[in-house]
Amino acid sequence: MSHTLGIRQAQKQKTRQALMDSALQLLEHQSLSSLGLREVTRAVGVAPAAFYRHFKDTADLGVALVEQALGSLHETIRAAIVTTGASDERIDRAVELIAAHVLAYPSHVRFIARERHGGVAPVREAIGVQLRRFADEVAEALGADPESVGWSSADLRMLGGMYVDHMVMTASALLEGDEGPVLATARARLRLVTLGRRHWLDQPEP
Amino acid sequence: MSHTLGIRQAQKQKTRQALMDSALQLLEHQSLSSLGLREVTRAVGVAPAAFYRHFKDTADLGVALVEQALGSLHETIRAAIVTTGASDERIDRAVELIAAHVLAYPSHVRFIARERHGGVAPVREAIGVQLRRFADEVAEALGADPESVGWSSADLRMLGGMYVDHMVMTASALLEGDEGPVLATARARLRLVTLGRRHWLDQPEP
DNA sequence: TGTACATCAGTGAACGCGCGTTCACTGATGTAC
DNA sequence: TGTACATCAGTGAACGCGCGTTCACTGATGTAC
Repeated sequence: MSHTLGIRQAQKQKTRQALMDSALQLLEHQSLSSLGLREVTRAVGVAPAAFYRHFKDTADLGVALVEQALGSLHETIRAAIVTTGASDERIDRAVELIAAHVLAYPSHVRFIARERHGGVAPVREAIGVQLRRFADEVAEALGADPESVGWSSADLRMLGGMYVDHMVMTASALLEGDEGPVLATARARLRLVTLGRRHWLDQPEP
Repeated sequence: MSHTLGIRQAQKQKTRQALMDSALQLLEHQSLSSLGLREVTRAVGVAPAAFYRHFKDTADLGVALVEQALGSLHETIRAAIVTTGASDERIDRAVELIAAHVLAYPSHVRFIARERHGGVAPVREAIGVQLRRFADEVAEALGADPESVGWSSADLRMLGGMYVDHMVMTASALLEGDEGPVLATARARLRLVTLGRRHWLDQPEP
């Protein structure tokens, strides 16, 4: 059974999404902690008071943006996880996926990079929770790889976090720098990590 | 010949430093882009207009804070560079230096982590320029190491950037998480990078 | 050392402005019968 | 299908408040002689 939203609900969703879209655009040149509620409603073309029908305050809107932005990143991460092939090919493919993600959702990437350590606690915490989940997810996928025999779960978690952090850093670097050099560095870093991974168990840990 | 500041100059420096100190404190719970000039002068106990004797605006103050915060980090990086010993010992020592730095200058670390991707362009750029310089400096030191024979300067630069980024990430992670696990992960990550470095030239690059 | 003038860090009052929040409202949409 | 009432997303006016910036000022410090 398909569920059709009523006209009223549909319109409300539309306004809510417009508020989020406008906010994301305004956040290109400022931080969430300085984003004004009136600024957002003005950009959408609704009365300031309408904001309260959707969000408690701008921090609340920020948390909603985190869900949206990390939802799209989650898809990209899952796509990177399921790639197969030689390690060089997997590296190339992963970096391509990141580049495509930044091209498709630049404002999402900027928002996450900016607010990850930003001044709005609930938003910062929401980002932290989700990125830790992504790291766990990557760690779990790595654990299923034959190359990970003998790895402790703590070490897999460390490696997963490394990949996720690398992904976020590369994505945000792409927003500021030229694509060519940034991607070359990203590939080299991934190669370095891959080499380290391959030799991780060469000598037993103390 | 020693140079003594006049009373007037000394007092001016003192007020300037007080403005910077208060700003840094206020920035613990917000971003620079939402920091108010009146807020800062109120915390110091001077008239709002006095602010203009020292800074053009809060962005200008932010740039001054970058110099101060990255000055202290620069010292820690130089200390990490000159350590000697087996790689495990160097890793332990580097992580200890980071932990000590965060303990000594938590607000500097928070400021850099927050504004590195923050909403104030001149500040973001000042941080970027300096961190790139640090990466070059680390790359140069790595180049002088016998283990780096055969490395291209681009790859050394990549590795230097990796260490600097790792340092900043670890420092900011220490502000939020428990020291024990954060340091353990930081050490593991450094070990992984060190292993990758050791095997970087195992098979020639294409 | 003393005097007369210049400098300038910090003052305090004033300004216009946009902010977040509240409130009673309107009118389209939804629901019950 | 039609009617009567309920819901509720969005309105528009109002509020008090703190903001950044300006300005002529003051009085301690600095300088020239």
